[in-house]
Amino acid sequence: MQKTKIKNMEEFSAKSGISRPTVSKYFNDADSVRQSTRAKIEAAIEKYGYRPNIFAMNQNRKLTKNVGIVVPVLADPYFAEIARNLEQRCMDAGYRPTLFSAHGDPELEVEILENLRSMKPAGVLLAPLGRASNRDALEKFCNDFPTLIFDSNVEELGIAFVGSDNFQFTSHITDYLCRTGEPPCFFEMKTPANPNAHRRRQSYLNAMGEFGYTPQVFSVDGEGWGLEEIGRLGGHEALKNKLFSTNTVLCSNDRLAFGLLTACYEQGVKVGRGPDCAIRIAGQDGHPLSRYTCPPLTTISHNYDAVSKHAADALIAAIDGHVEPWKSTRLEGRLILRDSA
Amino acid sequence: MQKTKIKNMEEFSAKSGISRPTVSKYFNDADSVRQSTRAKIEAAIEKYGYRPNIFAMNQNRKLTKNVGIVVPVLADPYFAEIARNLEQRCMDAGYRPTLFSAHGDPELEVEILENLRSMKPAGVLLAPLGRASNRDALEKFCNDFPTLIFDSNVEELGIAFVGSDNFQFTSHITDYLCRTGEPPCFFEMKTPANPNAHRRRQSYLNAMGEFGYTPQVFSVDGEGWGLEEIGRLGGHEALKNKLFSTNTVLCSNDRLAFGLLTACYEQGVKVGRGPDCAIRIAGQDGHPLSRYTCPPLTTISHNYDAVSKHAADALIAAIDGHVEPWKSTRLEGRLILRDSA
DNA sequence: TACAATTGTTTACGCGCGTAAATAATTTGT
DNA sequence: ACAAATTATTTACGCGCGTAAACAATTGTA
Repeated sequence: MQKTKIKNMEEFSAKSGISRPTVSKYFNDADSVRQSTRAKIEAAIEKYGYRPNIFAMNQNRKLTKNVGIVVPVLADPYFAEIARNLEQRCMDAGYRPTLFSAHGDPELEVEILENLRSMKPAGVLLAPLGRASNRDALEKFCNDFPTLIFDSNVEELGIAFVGSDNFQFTSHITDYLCRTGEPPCFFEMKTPANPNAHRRRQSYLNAMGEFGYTPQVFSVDGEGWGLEEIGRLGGHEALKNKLFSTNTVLCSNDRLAFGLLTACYEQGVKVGRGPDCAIRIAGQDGHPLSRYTCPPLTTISHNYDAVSKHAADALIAAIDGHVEPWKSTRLEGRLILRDSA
Repeated sequence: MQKTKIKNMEEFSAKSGISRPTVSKYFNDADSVRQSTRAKIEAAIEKYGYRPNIFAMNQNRKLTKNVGIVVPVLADPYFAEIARNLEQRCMDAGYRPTLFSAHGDPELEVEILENLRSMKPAGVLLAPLGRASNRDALEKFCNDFPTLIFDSNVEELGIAFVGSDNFQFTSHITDYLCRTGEPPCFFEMKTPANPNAHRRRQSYLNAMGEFGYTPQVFSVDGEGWGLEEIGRLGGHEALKNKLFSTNTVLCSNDRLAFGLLTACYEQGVKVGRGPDCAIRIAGQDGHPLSRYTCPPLTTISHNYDAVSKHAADALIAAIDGHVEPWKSTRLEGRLILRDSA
């Protein structure tokens, strides 16, 4: 790479010996030019380190290579992990992903979508806030850009939905808990932000019904995304007043379980499946830190890899013009047995 | 807001009754036009919902309003939290922050900087990977764009450094531990990715020397950013072979402490400061989840708010042309006493 | 009222690239 | 070796906005 800086495509085309329109074509799709000219261009790129002005490109192309990735809360390692995965896949497919987090704020979610509009994205991977989302804003956005919804579904918005099979999650882990000890009660938020919680509760009720057990749902107060604290406070109340009807608690998600584990610790309640333990606790999600709680948390894990692969593939297919009717894909989770249950 | 869509500034200036150059001036700096014309423009914006094409703006302006925020690992809630904070402050100051994570990969870090170049950022807030960073690439980038380094310093690169005072962190918590029980040994990674770890070790050695105690540094193997697992494995080895010389362990950071806590649990070693406890464990960082370990982790917390405020303010000042000599600002942490030590 | 200072308008050009159309060169198949 | 098919070049215009210069209108002040 030489020091002579090339400032535009005109100059570059002169240096490379290829006409500017052809160079332009190359940068839009490297396979659209003959192999021999492609080689010349790439040699020149290597030599001069030229990269086209991205603003000029995006201004004039009807469609950019931008892809937006929007998650509700990036501080939640679950979303951080899936975002990382999606980001990688978009880059591998030749797109420019940009990551956004609504940080739990519905207004910020709307603002993010507004900003995304001005980026003329080729497509968007969107995990909505859920209950708090501005439905109208989401729908309008989905009508204007190819948008794949993941994690939590909002009716039939966008080109498709990809997420986990919450029914399978909960019925599977409920089944496990029933077979290995007392049937579980269900620990959840009264007003969860994420609509998956409702599916999980329903699935718990179904499963308990099938097995012929009486369900108990324990719904704790609290708003927002501070799930650990909500779980801890709710746990304290339940433990202090002995409100759990069984010695086994299935939490709606891992972060609530983290809080409940802390409450148990603070009340001196021993958690686990040993004979000296007073309570079994299980979570759901396969949170990156669930391995490191004390005791390590039994949970059912999202298939991060498969979810992100399906999501990215579906979006890219749609961008490439493969129109398909709206579809919901829900992937099964994998039970992870650890000491907590 | 009417349905008639305005497609460019020309049309908008006609509708608003203000000439295009003045409108352009307004969008560059709303205070640069007379109050009465500003009101007219803003009324028209409200009425027609017009927003200038961001690509055309960025192409022609020498400096954009883009600000890059780069962190080494977004999956670490510490960085997620500080990134959220920085993002908010940039938006409040009228900039367009874009978040990037190197995901622990030095090559990706370089690639992020390359992409940032093409965004012509007004400034960048960069938390480097540390030891693994490509120093040359960082330096070149810092020479081309106003870059503020945060979290971990790399010599005297960029316009300034803002981070935490690791010496104060470790000496403060070491002091606390010495005053309340046996003096601590120090639990760390042999080859830490983040250079702050070296400061913390040194500060531990200094503090122990001052107090007249014999230090013991326990350095565990492991590479990369899977700190919990590294801490857990190292913890198992130390506990199994009784390698800790005292009943008090100060960890180089909270995530290592998480792993060590898990190892203790798995070996049946009771952690805490009660009379029945075998070991005291403390961390450093004030990780968002440190409140929810079992037992809750005693730690010394970054002043997230102050660090992000200093960092954002310094960068924006530099963007506004307030040149100052390179400066390092290190903010003190706050001791958080919990049950683990 | 008059004059200077401020702010807005008109006109015109440039930024770097996408893209269309007509033409020329190269490759492919036979 | 020659026509057909493919690919590249030339030429030219447009995208939406920044910005400079000369000029006109509006303010503020004494």
